[in-house]
Amino acid sequence: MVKSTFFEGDGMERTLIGNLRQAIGQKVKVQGFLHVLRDQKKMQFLVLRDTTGMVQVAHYRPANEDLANQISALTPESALTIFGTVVDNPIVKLGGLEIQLESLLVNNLAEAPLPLDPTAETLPSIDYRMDWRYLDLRRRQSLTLFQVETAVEMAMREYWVQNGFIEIQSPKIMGAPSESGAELFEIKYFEGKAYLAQSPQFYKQMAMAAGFDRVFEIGPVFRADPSFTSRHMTEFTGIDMEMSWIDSHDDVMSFQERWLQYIYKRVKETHGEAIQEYFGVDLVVPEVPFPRLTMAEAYAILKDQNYALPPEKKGDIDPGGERLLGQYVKEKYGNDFVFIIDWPIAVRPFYHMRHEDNPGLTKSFDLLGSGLEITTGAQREHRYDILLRQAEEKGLHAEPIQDYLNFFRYGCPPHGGFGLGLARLMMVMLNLPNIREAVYLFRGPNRLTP
RNA sequence: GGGGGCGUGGUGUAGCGGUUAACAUGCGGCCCUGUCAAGGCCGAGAUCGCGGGUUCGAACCCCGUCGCUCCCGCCA
Repeated sequence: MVKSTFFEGDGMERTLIGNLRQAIGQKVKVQGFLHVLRDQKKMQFLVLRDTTGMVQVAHYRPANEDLANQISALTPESALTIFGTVVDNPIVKLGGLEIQLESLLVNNLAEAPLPLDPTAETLPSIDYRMDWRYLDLRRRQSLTLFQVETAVEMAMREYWVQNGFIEIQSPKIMGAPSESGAELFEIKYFEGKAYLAQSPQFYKQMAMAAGFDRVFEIGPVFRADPSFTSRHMTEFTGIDMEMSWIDSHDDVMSFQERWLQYIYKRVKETHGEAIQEYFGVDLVVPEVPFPRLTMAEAYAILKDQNYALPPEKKGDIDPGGERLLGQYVKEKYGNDFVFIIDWPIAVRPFYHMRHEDNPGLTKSFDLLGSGLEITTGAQREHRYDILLRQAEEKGLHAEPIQDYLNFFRYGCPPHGGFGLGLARLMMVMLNLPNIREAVYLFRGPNRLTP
């Protein structure tokens, strides 16, 4: 980094705006974006913004005409370094303090006008915001979202590590599809071809065969579904975990609900106020256990509410039905979350274990958050013969998945796990209408830039 | 893949058969002894996505097309 050696005050340590209260009376160096400029005849006010807050910087024009002219030439959202003295001033609405400006360094003058104004009250359309995402992300709400997401991931890891989990990183380039049905992105791979992983499913199960007991992974997954909705992406961050020595899928669910409760608890502690301020959401730590509804019960409720399920969808629930169930559970149990359990084999993959006493049903579950599907989980079938038979029943040939099937030939504990969409969890947590807002950069059928 | 909706100054909207196409915000200029989502005045900026049609006349009606968006399917 090139430094101006003759610039007054350079070499000082940066003070974050959030810490200025402790620096009253001191000379400080503050760096950030120019939020607004009020350039008056005698007085000039700059509001500077960094990730910790905003502060007013004042300059009395006649005190330094050169500096005054420099200020007048500034444009909103320019990147600035300012030097000045922090003074307590109860009249200032922004934090009751201000900085008396002494000198100013323009690190990067923003062009005017801005294509997207991060300080504006009205929001451009979602697509336009994606075009200018780096300016859109300067909005305080966006910053908060990613601070919350960081806390979410940290809390996840804390809970996993406390419970003996090992983190894995499975490959995203695969020679064969990991699950049938879902659409795969095919890529050129030297002379042949390969696929982008649409799930770490097989690899996290391999860790069970490897004796890892409990594993988790946070990583990208790819789906070549041309879905045009507010909750689908072609690339997203998958949260996956798998645990051994379970008795049934109920062990997985009871782990997940306590894990989620811990996440909410930690996030509320650290970001509850910011979430209230910038999202208008009073974060509620969910009670455990979450309500559980069997598919049969869910159907009965929907029927009772006069919800018309599409006739051809025997054994599944459509998004409208999920939203209604979410409302129902919220009203009846006061919980935003609900497990829908015991799904018919017709709508579940071959590796889901089936109930001994009812082979038409799987030991599986979905988790709905505010009526949005955020998780699918199950106990897996770990017995080779049965797994092979179930694959064949689903019309799958053993050959392409033989590597996977082999995991279960040399000693493999009973196990289960789940996958959760990180961005969907953020939608539920912060009450967001669109998944595009919940991710750093959105990837969809029509969006590959920036 | 199927269906619905929407494309009007930079942005967000109003107008929905005859308007100098309106408003907000932003931008530029001037004014204002401390402002604080500042305020006041002035100004620039839109052939109303594109193509065709109906009509004396189209931003407005019709057809096509492109783009975006939402819903369904599929899922996380």
